[in-house]
Amino acid sequence: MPPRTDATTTMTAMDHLLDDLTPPQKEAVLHTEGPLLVLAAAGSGKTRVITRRIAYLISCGVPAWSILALTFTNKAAGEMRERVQTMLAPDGEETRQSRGLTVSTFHALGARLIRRYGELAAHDGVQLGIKSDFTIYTSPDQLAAVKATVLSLGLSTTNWPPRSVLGAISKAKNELLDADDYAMRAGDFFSKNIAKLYAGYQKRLRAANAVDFDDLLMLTAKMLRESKAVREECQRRWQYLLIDEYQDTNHAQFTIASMLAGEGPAEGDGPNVCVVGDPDQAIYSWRGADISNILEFEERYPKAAVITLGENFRSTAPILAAADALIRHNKKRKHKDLFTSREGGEPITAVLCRDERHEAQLVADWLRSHAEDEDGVGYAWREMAVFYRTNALSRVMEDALREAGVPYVIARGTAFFDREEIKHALGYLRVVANQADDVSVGRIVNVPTRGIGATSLGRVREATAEAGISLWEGLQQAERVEGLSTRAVNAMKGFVELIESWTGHGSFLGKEMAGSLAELVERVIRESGLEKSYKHQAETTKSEADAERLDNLSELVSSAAQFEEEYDPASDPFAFDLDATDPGGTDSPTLGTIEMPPLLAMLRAYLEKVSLVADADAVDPASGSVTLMTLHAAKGLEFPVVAMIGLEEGLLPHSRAHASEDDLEEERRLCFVGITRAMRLVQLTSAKYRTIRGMRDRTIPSRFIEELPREHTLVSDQSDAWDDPHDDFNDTGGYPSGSAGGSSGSGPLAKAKQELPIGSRVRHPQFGAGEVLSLEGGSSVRAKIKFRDVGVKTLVLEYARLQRLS
DNA sequence: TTGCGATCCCTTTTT
DNA sequence: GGGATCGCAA
Repeated sequence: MPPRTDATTTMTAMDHLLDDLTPPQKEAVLHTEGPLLVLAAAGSGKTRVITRRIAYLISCGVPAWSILALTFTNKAAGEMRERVQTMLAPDGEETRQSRGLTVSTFHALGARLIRRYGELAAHDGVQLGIKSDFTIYTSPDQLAAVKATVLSLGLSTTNWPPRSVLGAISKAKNELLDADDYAMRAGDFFSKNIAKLYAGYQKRLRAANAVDFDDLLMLTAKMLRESKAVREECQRRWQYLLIDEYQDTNHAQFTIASMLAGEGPAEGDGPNVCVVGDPDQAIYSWRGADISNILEFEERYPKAAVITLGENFRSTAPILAAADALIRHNKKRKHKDLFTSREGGEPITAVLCRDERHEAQLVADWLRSHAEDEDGVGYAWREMAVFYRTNALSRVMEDALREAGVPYVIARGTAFFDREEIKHALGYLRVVANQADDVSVGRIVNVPTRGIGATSLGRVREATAEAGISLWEGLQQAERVEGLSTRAVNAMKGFVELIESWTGHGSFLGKEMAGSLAELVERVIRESGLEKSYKHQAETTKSEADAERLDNLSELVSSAAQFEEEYDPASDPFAFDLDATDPGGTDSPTLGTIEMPPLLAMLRAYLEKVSLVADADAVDPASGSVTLMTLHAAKGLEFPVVAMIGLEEGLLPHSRAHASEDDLEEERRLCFVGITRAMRLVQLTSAKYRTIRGMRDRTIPSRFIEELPREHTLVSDQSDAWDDPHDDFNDTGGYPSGSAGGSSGSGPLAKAKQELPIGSRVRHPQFGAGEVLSLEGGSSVRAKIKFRDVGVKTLVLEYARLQRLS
């Protein structure tokens, strides 16, 4: 029963919200009650519909705090909140209407719900095993914890690589299988061991009062599913649920969404849950995303309305036609018409380059040629983007852009926090916030070196493992650990004292204590000795990289200062008392009862924010630079000018995704996502030779290039127009031209198959003996050959001077 | 205990 | 190409 305001009084505001929408968009905004599935094609104004819908609900009198919108990145969440605010109060002076509106990622929401309701769940008999002041372990921490678990179980990290172990655990968590569930299902040797590792890893996390990314979802789902009190509390608060990028939700997220939505009023069509997505843009199956969530939405809510947004407002007709032709190659797909009423536009260009350096230079030139001139003709740098499948491809591109004087930024939100000096500084801060955090204690206890070496620390580790206490507690009682030198014990005591000088022995009170977060960060950097040691290093090496470390540390202080400035405990939606969900009390929500020293609360909020940053969060449209990012990070964005590099077999589609047809279709969707980000211009490039991890290899152009319609794609081969002195390979060959496929019974391919059948042994003048793995057609026949000494190479038969041995 | 150099291995995408 | 690890010298 949403409270409705008198229609006449808000008519103008509502008109304003609706008047520039297309009929289906309007329908999606107006369908506020009951379940709704919006199938939104790329560029169909999805974000606009979501923000309008929220604004519309609020203007109808629905209290903002009863609306929950879930997005994929923090960036998207922030932008959405901002847009709703501007829409409701264009002059920006009145933001009260949108107070309490929750726009968040699933992970951030999970963190908040667990902190807030963990205790309530416990009263309800649901134990999560962590305290509300838990630490969030990010990837490096997870790996460290897994590694320690592998070793503590007497297994080797060669047979049980932490990455794969973590991958298996993560997969289980996304399917909501806890360690016990997993163990019960484990039949074979491998999964039985994983089950043990899973259990050990969880034990380690809980002992450190830590959760990992997947726990944020799994524990939230568990809490909502098993605790009636928590579930009802949340359902009571959030009457309207919106989920963006629904095609990329995994089982855990699906469960959270279902639990939050509930069943809705008995007499209605179902809960007020609106999901928005596009199966053609599902690119996260490897993270457990389940495309069936979107396909089965109608099954779950039989009375759900379905609205398709097909009209594209973003791209030119040729770009759209090319993207459409590409995605039509996917067989497991519900076709959706993509159309635009726009006319004109440049075709897509596809260029074959010599190698990755040529490619990078060509892209840099292309971007420059479209850059704004003095007369304002052309595009601003910030309107351009370069996409790639793997992060490793960015380096060469960066070099070329730097050389060409093109300003650029890389969308790697985590990059800053991955730096050694930042990890160390944050490690200290995390220990200040949570001394049980063994991974962080282990990371910083001897950084900078203070005489607590691996041997001594190992002794303490053993002793604490036996006693079942944290590493921190072990250091506190170092004198009781056997086999430690007095020197080591003193060093440990000194370390403990250092940390406690910042925490005020846990009280966060007293004269000596830092008053502000920035001050605390600064003190930690200085008093830990980090600053001094990096300064010393910079002075001795005189290298730019070391000077940069110092800059980064001061940037961390600035970031803390900025966070502090923006931090407002009252704006935290979870600080609102949920009893205020009485519609009459919307204007005066009371503060909740989270009690802790303000500085500690702020520190924890800061650390949480820092842990949950995503790469895509680093995209700053205000910067005057070209943006470089992975195709995954590009989801949801748009740019007038888009370059995509590395359109090669093995890269896009990626070689790790060659296993199944499903994987291949996901790669195709990834390519589709890239192309559909573009508004005006698209250039695709591939390199004939590419050096990957130091090995220079002949490549094959991506099949996706061939799948693009020729009437909208200009293909050119410029691989010979590049003279690179470092290049000692010299064969030619280009994109397959003429009739595509080449699978007919005659022609060069058939001839080659006769002369050099698969499996035959050959000798190459340079690479030695090898075996033919496969043959591929085109204007020039290529053979994939596995050489005994140099591995698998793809060679153009015509030039390879192969000698048949068998 | 620390620091350096050789060697080995790996590499998709991310909250 | 580069990060992690290991062995060895100081």
